[in-house]
Amino acid sequence: MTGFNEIMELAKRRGFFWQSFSLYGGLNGFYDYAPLGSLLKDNIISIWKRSYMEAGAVFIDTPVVTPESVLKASGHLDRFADIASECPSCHAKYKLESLVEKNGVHNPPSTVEGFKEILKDMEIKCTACGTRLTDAYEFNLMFRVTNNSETFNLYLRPETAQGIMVNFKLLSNFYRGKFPMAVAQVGKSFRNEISPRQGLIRMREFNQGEVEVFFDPEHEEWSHIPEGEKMTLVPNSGPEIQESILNAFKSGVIRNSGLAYFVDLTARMLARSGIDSKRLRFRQHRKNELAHYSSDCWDAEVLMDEEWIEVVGISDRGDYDLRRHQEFSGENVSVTVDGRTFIPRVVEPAAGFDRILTGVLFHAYYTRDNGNRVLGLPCDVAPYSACVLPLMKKDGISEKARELHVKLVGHNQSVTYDESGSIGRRYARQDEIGTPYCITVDYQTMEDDTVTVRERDSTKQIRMRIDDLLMHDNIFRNDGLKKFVQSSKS
RNA sequence: GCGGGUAUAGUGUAGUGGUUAUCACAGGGGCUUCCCAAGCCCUUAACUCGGGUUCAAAUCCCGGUACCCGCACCA
Repeated sequence: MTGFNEIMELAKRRGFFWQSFSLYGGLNGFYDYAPLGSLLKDNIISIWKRSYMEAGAVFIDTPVVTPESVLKASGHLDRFADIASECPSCHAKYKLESLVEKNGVHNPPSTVEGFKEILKDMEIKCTACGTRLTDAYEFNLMFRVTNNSETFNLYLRPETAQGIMVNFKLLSNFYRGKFPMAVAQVGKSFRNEISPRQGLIRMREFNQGEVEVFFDPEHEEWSHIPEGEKMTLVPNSGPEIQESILNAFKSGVIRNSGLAYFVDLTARMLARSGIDSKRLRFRQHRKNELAHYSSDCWDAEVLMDEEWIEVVGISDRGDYDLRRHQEFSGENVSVTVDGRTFIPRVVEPAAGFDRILTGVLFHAYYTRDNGNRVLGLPCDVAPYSACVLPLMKKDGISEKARELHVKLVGHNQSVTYDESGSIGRRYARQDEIGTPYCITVDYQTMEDDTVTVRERDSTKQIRMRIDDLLMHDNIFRNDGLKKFVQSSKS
């Protein structure tokens, strides 16, 4: 089993990602995407976009900096702030809400004052050392932006979703009032995690892709749910099952067709990105772990280093956000369709790209019998589709190879070039960064304009005409060439 | 945040008070008409940061920062 350290070491050594600001000692919870990681991330985002485009999604881009009023309405200002207490003797810190519930309080208060009352009336003790807790304070998980304005407070957004919610009316016009309407956004979000860990898994600044799907509440059904492959589902009411999405919906395991459709679409998106479906499951939230805006939620979880990590959350947000924005802004956000006036309901698939990328690396990584490391990335996501290699540097072979490299890049391919070291060493280098094809220019090329094309996973080679490689812009980006080389005799 | 541990080239490491700071891999240059990290020659590159003790600190002490393991947290 591939360990976390192995992936982190490879990521740093080969230039996928590394800790930010390490020159100055580093900053906890922040990572840089290095040259290869930034290509890989773009490719994963591109697959994500194309996948949800299937469901008719349109894409927008809204600010990271968000006024307090929006977050007040969305509930983040209140619910995102934990009320905590610190033990006066051993300095252990507690989230008071859960501690107080354990002590038999069924409706914990929502204010600092409320908790102070409880601490005064009840004897709540530090579970570590037994000292009585007395003080309560607020710990906000959002980053406050300091600015010169006295008139309103600004925060960095804790999710990209609100940028879509607050634009609902404008978007609905753009979408010509049709439902369901899917609007998506990719961007950075920020959460002031108490203890960020595990590399890209829990960062303070992270890459999100959220799709808000707005439904007419009287026609919440998604028009078509595909039969689908069997997948692992973990409902909150019973044991894990293997079921196709259509059957899971028909049998009521997944309650509404919008959720069902997007669970399936998300599974396909992850598979295209390189997540192994045997190490993917969908788990339904228990009632007590639902977010404040959510009434039902299925998480896509990916197995990494023997731990299930949430990479996408598909949440039923109902009309919570729009209703709250209507209430707090005073603007009417309802729409009228066929004479009916309503506030739409929302299903939201929310992806964490940094986590998906980490899972993709985990699942792609393997070692050959000779100990060489390989990233078996899908052709669609590999940072480079191909590498052009001159067999020798002399006799004009380098020049010929450079020329081919430029031509391939001109055909919109992500192709690199390497003439340093022995040919075997260069193949191994490309294997380790997941490049699916190596194109070698040799003496025969000088005579007949053919090259060898080596496929990463089989290490097989075929000879092809340069003209054929240049015929289609996407020749390296699908599995056709891969299967062709693998099935060859050489 | 708490408790414990750790911090030396790009990576993995040796180094218990005085070393030109060890070794391997990786990297760069060269030789070999060279197709799977071969070989040979040359070469770049490090003591986490700030204080202190000492004639002398990578080494001992204090603090910061970061990482790892547990606990807590993860809306």
